Amino acid sequence: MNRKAAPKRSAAKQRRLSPDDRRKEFVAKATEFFAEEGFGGATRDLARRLGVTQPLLYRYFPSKDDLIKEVYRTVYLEPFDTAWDKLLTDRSRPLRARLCEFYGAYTNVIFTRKWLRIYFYSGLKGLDINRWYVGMVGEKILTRIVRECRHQAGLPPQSRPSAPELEMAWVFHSGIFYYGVRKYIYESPVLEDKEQMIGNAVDAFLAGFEQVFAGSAADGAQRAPVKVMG
Amino acid sequence: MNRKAAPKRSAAKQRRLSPDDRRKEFVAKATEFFAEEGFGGATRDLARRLGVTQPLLYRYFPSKDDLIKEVYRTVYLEPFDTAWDKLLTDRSRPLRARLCEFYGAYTNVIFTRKWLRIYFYSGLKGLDINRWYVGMVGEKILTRIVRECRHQAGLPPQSRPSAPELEMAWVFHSGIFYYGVRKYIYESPVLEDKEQMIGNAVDAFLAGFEQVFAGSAADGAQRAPVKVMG
DNA sequence: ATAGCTAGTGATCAAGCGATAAACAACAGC
DNA sequence: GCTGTTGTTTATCGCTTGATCACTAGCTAT
Repeated sequence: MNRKAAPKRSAAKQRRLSPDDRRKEFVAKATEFFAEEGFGGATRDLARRLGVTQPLLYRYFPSKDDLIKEVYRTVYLEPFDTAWDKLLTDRSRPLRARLCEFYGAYTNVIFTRKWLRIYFYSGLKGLDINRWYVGMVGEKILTRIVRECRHQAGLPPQSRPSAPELEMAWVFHSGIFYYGVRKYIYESPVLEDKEQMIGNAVDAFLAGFEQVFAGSAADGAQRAPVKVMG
Repeated sequence: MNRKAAPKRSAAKQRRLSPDDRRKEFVAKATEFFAEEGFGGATRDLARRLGVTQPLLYRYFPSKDDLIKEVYRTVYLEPFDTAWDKLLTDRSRPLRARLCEFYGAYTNVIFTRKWLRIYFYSGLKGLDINRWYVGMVGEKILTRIVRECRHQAGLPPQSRPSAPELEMAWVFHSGIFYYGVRKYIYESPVLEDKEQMIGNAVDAFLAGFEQVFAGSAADGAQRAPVKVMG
């Protein structure tokens, strides 16, 4: 029953891919297609891009919406089998290095035109999967980052970060995230050196976190009274 | 024959607005409509929402695209007659206060569901007006912020900020911006106190800027060698 | 080869789209 | 009142959309 990689025959006009490969090819190209055109893109245009006729899509997917759902699934779930958790919580390494490495790896995955555009299209649609993703970032990533920051700042451990702490992590995270948006969606010029951008953002975040939540102000001249309570 | 609800001169059913008011009403409601539905929204649905018939739209706008262009214009240009320039560069006040006040005012304008959604829809379309806006933020806002930061840090003045400086300002700005995205597009829970979020972001930015570009590290334990050159 | 299954195609449908033109209704000036 | 002008609707056109169905072409097992 293994039929994959069998379609030798004519080099120019080979058709009849294995059903599974065909399906994967459809989803992959549909992802690129919808990333560019938005989900309003026509199935006929997608089919043309695939080199097949439009009704064929309906042999593999019951409806356009079902195809779109599979696109979501691959885009959102595919990249997350990595071991980022352990990376962030490995206290044998300096926190700054951990954050830099984590965001280097994280942005390597999501900083693509395809990913970012699908992300925003689905976000504007108010889709559940987008909400799920945002929630996951907060719980799986930012909550841990705050915990590590508190540890480094010598603050007592908490089961959950306070709202202002989490918000500060969000602002930090979003600042980095938006670098990709500017580069791949707005196609606006950005600092070429991504690692430097991350390094500086991490420095600012760590310095700011300590200053705001641990009160280790060096100057004290210009700061306003810290408003920490949540 | 049957036309809905007897359009005689009943008091409740006044029509015939002044042409100019009609037009403005159309653009205003179209903005809300397209903000929700995206620019793929049907003109018939928009007309229904306006309480008029669809062909009437074409008396006021030559085409759907022309209507959309007017929507862009009002959304992008309307809010910018304020005196934010002077606010940012008024060196008689502490920089922290200026930044907090500026971002308070700025976010008061753009942190609406309507504005943010139109912004992203046009951004995904790759529209010129969106590029123009991003460029304006960089030149009119962030360039000045960097200049003020350099001044406060005791660094010599420059005609234009370096790429890393500008990038750091972008990351800062984007972090604040994304607070609105999370709140009004993702409708995700955020820190209720916007002013506090801004204050903390400003603190982190100012501390980070000095640390990275002026080298005023207080601890020196965990920092990596600063990579400043652009 | 050939029978049988299935990937793939051509033709087509019903609904919805943006847009147009002609008929109608409201108002202004006389 | 009447009449010309203009805002508004009814009816409709041409096109595109997602989806379906009958049919053809290609592969596998016998």
